[in-house]
Amino acid sequence: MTRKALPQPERDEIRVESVLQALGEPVRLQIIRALADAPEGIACGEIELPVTASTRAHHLRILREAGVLSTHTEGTRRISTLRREDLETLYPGLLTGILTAPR
Amino acid sequence: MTRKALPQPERDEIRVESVLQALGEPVRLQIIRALADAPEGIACGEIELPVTASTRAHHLRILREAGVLSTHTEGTRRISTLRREDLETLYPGLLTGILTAPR
DNA sequence: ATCGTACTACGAAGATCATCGAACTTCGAT
DNA sequence: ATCGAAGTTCGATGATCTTCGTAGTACGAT
Repeated sequence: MTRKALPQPERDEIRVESVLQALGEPVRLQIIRALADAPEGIACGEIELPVTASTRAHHLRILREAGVLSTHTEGTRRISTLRREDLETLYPGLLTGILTAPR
Repeated sequence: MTRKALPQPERDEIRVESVLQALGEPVRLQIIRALADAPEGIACGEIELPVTASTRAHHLRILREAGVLSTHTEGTRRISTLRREDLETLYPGLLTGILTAPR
């Protein structure tokens, strides 16, 4: 089984604007919440979303390129995880603030 | 001198999506940072921004309607303040996370 | 080698958004 | 009562974004 990480920004390349813009979209926020409940990561397809597969891929790419999540391949599947540590270092409290919000 | 508050959402009407969407725009983020440095509030016109007055008004409206800031009139001027307490209660850490970010 | 699965890339369509100028309102000062 | 300053609203324009279907890639299993 092959294992490869997808390109993503280094910690010091992450910009607040991009992160906030990435998080400020309902579908993407849903993805983040799903990821927060699964520290070991989730395959994209396993997240229940009201959009097609291609739209889902689009959102995951935006989140990854913003530096919010990390993705690596495992066979044909792509496992995503929240970049908790990086985000907590850059913007302490931001993630918790969002996740503790009333849904 | 007349003093009147402009309409804004109650604390329990504030939605995370709207807040994040409001914050995820460079000009608006700039406004937030200016407001964070002025606890007593700022008049819109005093904030240095790379946009015209009407665009500025547009952004301030979005921030107010999202529940991020409060605005009241003071004569012909409009003073805005961050809704720190409400935001901290709803999303503890979010604001600090954003404000401590490297610019 | 072929097939199915998981996912991505591309191009198009429609929606939403930022931006502006012009016209208008409101208030304080002359 | 008139003027100027501060700020808003409106309508238009161009940019950006979400969404989708289709076509394609990569991989594991048969």
